[in-house]
Amino acid sequence: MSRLAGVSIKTVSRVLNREKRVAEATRAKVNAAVASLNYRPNVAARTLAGHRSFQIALACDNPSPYYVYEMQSGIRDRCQMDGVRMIAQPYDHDSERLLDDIESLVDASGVDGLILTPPATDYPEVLALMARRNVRFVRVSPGTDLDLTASVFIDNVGAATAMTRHLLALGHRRIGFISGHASYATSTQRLEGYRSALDDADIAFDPLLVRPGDYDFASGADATEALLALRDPPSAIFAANDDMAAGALSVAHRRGLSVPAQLSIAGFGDDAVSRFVWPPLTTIRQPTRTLGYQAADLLLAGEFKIERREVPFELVRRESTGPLRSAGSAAG
Amino acid sequence: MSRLAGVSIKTVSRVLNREKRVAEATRAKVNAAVASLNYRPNVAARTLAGHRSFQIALACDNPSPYYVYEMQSGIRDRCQMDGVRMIAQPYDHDSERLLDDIESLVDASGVDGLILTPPATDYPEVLALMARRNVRFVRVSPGTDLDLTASVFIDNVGAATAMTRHLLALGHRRIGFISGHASYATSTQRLEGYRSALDDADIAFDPLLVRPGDYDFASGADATEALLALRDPPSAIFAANDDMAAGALSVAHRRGLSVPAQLSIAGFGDDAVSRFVWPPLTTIRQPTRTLGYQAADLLLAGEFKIERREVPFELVRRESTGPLRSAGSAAG
DNA sequence: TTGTACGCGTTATCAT
DNA sequence: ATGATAACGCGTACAA
Repeated sequence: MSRLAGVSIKTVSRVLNREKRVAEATRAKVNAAVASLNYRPNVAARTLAGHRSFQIALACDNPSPYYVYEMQSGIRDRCQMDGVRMIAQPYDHDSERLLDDIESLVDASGVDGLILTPPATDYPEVLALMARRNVRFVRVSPGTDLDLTASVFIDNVGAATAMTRHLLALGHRRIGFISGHASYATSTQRLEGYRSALDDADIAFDPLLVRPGDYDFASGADATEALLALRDPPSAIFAANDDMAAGALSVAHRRGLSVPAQLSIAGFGDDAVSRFVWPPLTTIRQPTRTLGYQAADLLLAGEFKIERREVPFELVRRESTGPLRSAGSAAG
Repeated sequence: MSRLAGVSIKTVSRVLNREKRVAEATRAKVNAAVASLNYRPNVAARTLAGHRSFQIALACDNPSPYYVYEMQSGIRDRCQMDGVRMIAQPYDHDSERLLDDIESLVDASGVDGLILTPPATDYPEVLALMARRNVRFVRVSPGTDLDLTASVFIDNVGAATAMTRHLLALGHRRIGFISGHASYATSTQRLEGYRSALDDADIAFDPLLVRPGDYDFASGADATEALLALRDPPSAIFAANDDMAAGALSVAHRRGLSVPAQLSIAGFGDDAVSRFVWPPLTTIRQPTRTLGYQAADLLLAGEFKIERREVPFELVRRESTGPLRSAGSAAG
């Protein structure tokens, strides 16, 4: 017991929990004792006795490592401020275990809060769970039941509309769209933005120009092959995320298409992938790290209320980047 | 208490902990009760009473999101088998907080084990901490004090030697090397392999051909600019990781150099980045996910002993991939 | 094979 | 402002 060091008994608890009613003198003594003994309160005991675990969980399943990395980084940044730990709880989007994992996170681990990313954010069973539980939940980019939990998001529809308008402004009339997996609301929203921009421009929607993907590189490549194989192929391709855009790009290269001279490619993501492929892609920059930070902040900051926080996106233009012509001439 | 459901008292504990001496009948009854009540033992209570927390931590700081993602995935796969959770504990490699974080992970959170990745694996203070603690530690790719803790690794020296030999066999005589940050033992080891192969081929080591990087895209690009600016530039560049190789590639593109016709680029990583840049790069495939899995396995499987596990690497050749010529001719 | 009593280290409640 | 005491929910040791 740190009582030996200090002079008071478990007033230590008050000090450590930064409670109001403590004399400045006692507080100092306790703090000194804590420092000298390198004392660290046991988390398990605090969890058992109190009602907080000093842990939050991130239930995340996304094919893009960058997304996961940035999301975790943002959450970490916020957690560090409160001395809270993050449990990383990956899940397979088709796994039966998800619900069980979440429940045991709440029941057994007693986490103070849970952050969910798509597609689980919109699973009916998960929504039902959240509805009957009295736990802090924050959903990132949810698609349905927006008032059920707190959430952070960007305007996916607006972002996709902006990008599509941008491509239209460049003169493109046939724009291919590679969607994400249908279970991701973000994918649906981005497709909606795409359609909306076409509508505004009075361009007929051609279902052939929309190909399903899986938010990963390979599916982006496959979808692009399909789009380029069309009788009347698109002059631009807008992928619902950067990994798929990178896949699209690889196909362009493989086929010897100059980008963007012969084929424009646009992406959507946190601008890591889009920046380091060649040529760097025009993309919608989604500040994933900020999404994570804000999600954690909703969980940790004071009173918890069901609040919706929108984070701004940015359209990053990179058309000016030279086409591969220079590379070609050098090679030829 | 689930006593109401079952008939016995806290023999439940025995059942849940899969102890030997329990009658098959009682076990069945208890299990039924557990299932019907959806009972989940409280982790905090178990941690407090017992001596396990059912949590392990991954202290990881790596500039490559793919590395982190794959590492976590491997650990997750193994943890899932034992119902153990993973705490993701990122750190800044220059942070004073690291030691404090690790200690509180052990003292306060009472994790059952800790997995460390470079560069923290070789920090003297961290090593000292591990030496005086009686906790399960596993280091991934450590560089020093190999007998201090259990570890998993690939033969970095051998891998770099193999790649360098490969480049030599292709006819290259001036091979640039982009190292990682000096605090990463893996970087030093890979450089050593590079030098070793040169020695074997009786090629004088030219310090100008070695440029420091930071294991990230930007530093790879910078180092490449420097290498190409040399009076006698290299015909091939071997980067100590794939992110830097991608950076090198971007410079080649920007300068209109055909890859690999005019400049060969080789990488080192888990083959995600190297596969989706253009052209896909020859690389040393390090099975990062396997490293994570094995690290977790060392922690969780039975008796813990200080064991060293080596995982095989693979040299993935991709020179046959066409140069950019086709793209160029199409563009021109 | 199963049940009982105690303790893990902290917070919460109530006195003081 | 501070101290005593009872939980918190489970393992462990020992008894039955």
